Amino acid sequence: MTATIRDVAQASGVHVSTVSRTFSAPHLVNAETRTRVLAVAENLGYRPNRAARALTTGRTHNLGLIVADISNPFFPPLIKAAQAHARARDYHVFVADTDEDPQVEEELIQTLTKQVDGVLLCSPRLSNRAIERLRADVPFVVVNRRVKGMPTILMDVGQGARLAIEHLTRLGHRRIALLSGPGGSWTSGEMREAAAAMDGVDLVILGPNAPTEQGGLAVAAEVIASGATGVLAYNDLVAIGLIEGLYERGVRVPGDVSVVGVDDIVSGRLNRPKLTTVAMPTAAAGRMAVDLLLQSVDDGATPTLITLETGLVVRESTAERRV
Amino acid sequence: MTATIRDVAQASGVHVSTVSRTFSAPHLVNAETRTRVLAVAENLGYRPNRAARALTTGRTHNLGLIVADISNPFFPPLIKAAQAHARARDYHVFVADTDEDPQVEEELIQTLTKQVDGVLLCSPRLSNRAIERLRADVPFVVVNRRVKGMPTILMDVGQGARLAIEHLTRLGHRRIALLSGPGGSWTSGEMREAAAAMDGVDLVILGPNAPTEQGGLAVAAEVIASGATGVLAYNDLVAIGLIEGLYERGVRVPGDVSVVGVDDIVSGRLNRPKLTTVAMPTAAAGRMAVDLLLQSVDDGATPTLITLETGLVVRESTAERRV
DNA sequence: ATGTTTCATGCAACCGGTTGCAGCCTCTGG
DNA sequence: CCAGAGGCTGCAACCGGTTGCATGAAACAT
Repeated sequence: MTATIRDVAQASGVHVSTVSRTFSAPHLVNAETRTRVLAVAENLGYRPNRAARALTTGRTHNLGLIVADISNPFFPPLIKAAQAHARARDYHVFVADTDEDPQVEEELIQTLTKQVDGVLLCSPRLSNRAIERLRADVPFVVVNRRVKGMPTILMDVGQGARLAIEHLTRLGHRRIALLSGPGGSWTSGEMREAAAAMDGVDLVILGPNAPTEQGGLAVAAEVIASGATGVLAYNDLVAIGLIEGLYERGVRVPGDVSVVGVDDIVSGRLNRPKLTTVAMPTAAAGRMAVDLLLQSVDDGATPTLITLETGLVVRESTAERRV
Repeated sequence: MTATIRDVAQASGVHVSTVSRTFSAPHLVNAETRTRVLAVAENLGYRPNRAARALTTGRTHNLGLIVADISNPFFPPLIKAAQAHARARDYHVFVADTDEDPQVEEELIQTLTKQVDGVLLCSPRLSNRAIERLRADVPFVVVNRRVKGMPTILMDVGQGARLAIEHLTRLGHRRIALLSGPGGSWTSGEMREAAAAMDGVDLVILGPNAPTEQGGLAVAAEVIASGATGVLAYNDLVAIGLIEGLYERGVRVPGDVSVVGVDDIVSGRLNRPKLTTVAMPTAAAGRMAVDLLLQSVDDGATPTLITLETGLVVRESTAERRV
């Protein structure tokens, strides 16, 4: 079939180990020999078989990336960045979608362990206990979830929430609704905590809500009833759904009510009004997660915690409170 | 580290080959022995190493999925479906993004070949010649591009374009603008061809345009100048950008101009007005592509061509021509 | 001239499985 | 009672690389 290391060895009149070293430890082989071997290899179209190499080195040069839902617009930028960054370090990445199912997630990790050097868990649905158990099999990095003693990348939504609420109060809004997310969501808890700690805000918490457009649509009536003039939604999808729901009920955004989302997904930029939102550093998170993972693969588990700043992107869905 | 086949063999008092057969050819081993071995394996937490297995069987049970841009909302549903379908068949999938760069695409395929049983090429930027050359190394399935003699999944955008234009003419529009895509795009060509073949249409072709919101924004003035009252855009992003551009110039959609997109991305559903669009069967394409690939891996290259129907989703961006 | 490094290469075992072949045992039929 | 068949298991080679160790030659120091 395709050329192997022995073919190259035979064709260039050296032992296989020399060919091997030509690729994996070039400084150990004479310059002349090396160029000859390389020429022959090139000629034969030889490429080292990474899977075979993994067998002895213990390094597959593959990473696993597990997300809850590839279709959720929050993830693609992260996947893209992680994948590109990994490739630059000569790693390939398996991407898998768990359909939000912890069972699937666990099985996936188990079958993946032998094929990867590490796994990136993004917004995992797995229990902390399960994660603790699996970490014996393969190094992890967890994104957007706090698991103690484990390398973690967090996006500081608490800070983002503060930014958003400051922005709203600066525009004159005092009664502010926080649309929380699904029950167990870590980000939702962070947002609530940050919001509750702020002075001069008349906070009303509505939810839990489904983290989707539907969730936003469904809560519109409640928002109106609450008398809030400023809203911070769990994410952009909820914000967009809410705006739609308010619109249907004759409430204008940002004329009557100001709405801030979270995530900065593409749809928010395309929507009308363009969404003011807390931008999550998803691409940066993807890159850092890869770095952290590779580092923890090399040096053993380093329970580093990296927190990334979020930023507020002011667009058109927020305005001064009407007097 | 983790248990190997030899650990299991030793612990259960049989030869490694028996353990091997317990997993890969259970009917060859005595029922009693089998249950014992399985129990020991379970107990030791043994899982076969797929990479090692691949070495002798020649089957990695991995697939490669290469797309131009993960962030393009057209792809995630396809990736998600392909990945889920592959997993159901006990295959894992590498996902890689080429950043629209043919060079990257080629290198990617080359390093991937040894690690996968086949590669899914979605909207490849590679030249036909390059694809022909690489097919010797690994089986391919190509999605949304015509490469002769190669297994292919096509989404019938020509038919979709016809549907869209019929819809527009039925609404009374006669002068219709087609916003074409990037120069070399196969889909763009199909759309143009289909549109040109239709009777009773006063067709004006504008473009090429960048396949993005910007592309749509930039062509808005031209659309107005053309006098068209119906528009078929290269894709949803272009359609959304166009609507924005028209809006800025005081032209209302669908009041003054009707706009149809292509792809049915999520943003189109969230946008206002909700986009009328040609729905691409991306998830189905992902699944079929995997099936076709696995089949061509098993039976050798079968140059099948599968064409999937598209459908028109009528929402709010199209209306009767104003008299 | 001799002893010591240094450099380059070969040898062979090993990574974790798979598989063709052979041998043993038991069962069956004549 | 024996030959043949079939079922199960062990042996050992092999997949495509890597790597510690040994060897030999050349370069250097004394």
